[in-house]
Amino acid sequence: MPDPDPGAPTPVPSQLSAVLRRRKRPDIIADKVREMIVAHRLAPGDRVPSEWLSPQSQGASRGTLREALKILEIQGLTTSKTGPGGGVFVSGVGADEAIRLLDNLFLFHPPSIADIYAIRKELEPLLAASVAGKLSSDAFAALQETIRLYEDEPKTAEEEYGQRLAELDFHVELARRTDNALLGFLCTFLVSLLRDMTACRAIYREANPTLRETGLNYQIRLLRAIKAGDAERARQIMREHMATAEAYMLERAEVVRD
Amino acid sequence: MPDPDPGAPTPVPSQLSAVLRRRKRPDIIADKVREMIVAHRLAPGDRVPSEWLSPQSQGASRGTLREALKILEIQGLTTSKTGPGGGVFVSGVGADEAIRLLDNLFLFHPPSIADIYAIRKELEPLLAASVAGKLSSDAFAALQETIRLYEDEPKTAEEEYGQRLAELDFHVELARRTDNALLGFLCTFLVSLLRDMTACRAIYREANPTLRETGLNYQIRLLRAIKAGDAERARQIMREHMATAEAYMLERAEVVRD
DNA sequence: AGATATTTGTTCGTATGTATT
DNA sequence: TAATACATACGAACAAATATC
Repeated sequence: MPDPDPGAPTPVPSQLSAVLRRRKRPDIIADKVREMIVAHRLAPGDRVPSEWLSPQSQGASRGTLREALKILEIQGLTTSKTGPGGGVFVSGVGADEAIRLLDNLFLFHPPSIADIYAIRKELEPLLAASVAGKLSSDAFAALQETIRLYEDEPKTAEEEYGQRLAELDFHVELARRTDNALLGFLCTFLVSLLRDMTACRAIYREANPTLRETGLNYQIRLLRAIKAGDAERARQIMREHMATAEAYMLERAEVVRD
Repeated sequence: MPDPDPGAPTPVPSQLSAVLRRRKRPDIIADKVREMIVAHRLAPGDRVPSEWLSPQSQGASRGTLREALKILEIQGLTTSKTGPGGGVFVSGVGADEAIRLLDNLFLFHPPSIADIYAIRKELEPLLAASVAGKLSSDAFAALQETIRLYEDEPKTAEEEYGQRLAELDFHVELARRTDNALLGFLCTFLVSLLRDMTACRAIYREANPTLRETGLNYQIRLLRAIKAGDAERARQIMREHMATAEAYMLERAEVVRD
């Protein structure tokens, strides 16, 4: 199937006028390659046949193909390795990379704390319920480890801030364990929004012993419920946790704004 | 500007995860330009100074700069225009573009119908409540128009399929109108997952007059509640709508699998 | 309307870097 | 260490698009 016309230098495809309207050549090629990848059932780790990205088979120059490759790479679908046996490989897309792609979305109109918590109040309880009774022992170990990072009273503002991030990590850790990967991704995304929000960073720097205490309390109770496999109780605890956290964040946001 | 925020003790405390991939030159340049854009408070529509992408200022060739530009463009942060007065411009990232970036995320491990509906059951009612009493008259016109597309009995399988997509569009239209842009984005994303799922496509092709009838019924009642500004009723109607839709999809998925 | 200037888009040839054997 | 296979980077030239005169 490669090389239908070796003599011609750059045989411009006849479909050129049809599709080239707004979308540019590299985009089209990238889509074509992506379709080939799914059509051939290539899995992460598999090598992408170099013919698919060769000037002969696509009728485009190396530079253009390189841009097409760049698109796939940025979208996280492929990685390239140098050296012999190197080339282009399919790579599974991790949640973290995907979230980075969304960074630009709310760059100019960031969601409010209220917006984020309105959604977290719905999804985090669902998350808690979804993992109830389903966590392995090393999952518990990881969660306990995260909690340990903030079970001591913080001494400095830096420690305060670090502990708040660790509290968020608790939720990320939970999200990592759910069977519902989609739910896990969304919850992680919401946490990363909070983490990056400047308004939150200001709030997180403030000392608040009571909030830390109650938060710790919630999470310990939550772990107990999860271990017991009591989905409804886990859901309810998380619901309360979110409600108090939201109330606090909104109240502080009011104050910090001034 | 490698020194953006002198007041902050921890500029970027915990990167979400260690990125394993070696950062290449275009990636670095792209990041630098992105930082410049936010540091200079450039808004969508503003022109990106050409110096920022000139070989002289970055010490890279035009090809490399072009790749960096490609990255920003793929991420949806910029668009380019040719001609005099043209150049690179900051562009707000639309929800649709952002969703396309996520296409690859669940390419190899697509979420199940159950996973998606578990989340939709939480978020769509929230969406319905959030727009109650807040829709303009032309928002209603658009929603009515969408409903009109499936108020007649479908004649062919194609029509059947088209109507199902229109039903999904109803939710997208709703998502477009909420004040909570984050919620709108997530709901749109979930719909697009359903739309692209092959399992769903198979189900959508089946004729099911009763489901269409009840769905239509729900959406008319929903519009009434929204117009009346009754958030709780809107939430409840959507809750029921999602529950029945989920039940149907899960049941059909069982059958279609065989 | 048409020529022109400006800016992005595409291509080729070549050189360099890097990891494997 | 050397040979290799592959990605990455550079620069010059050309093509296409588009606003202005």
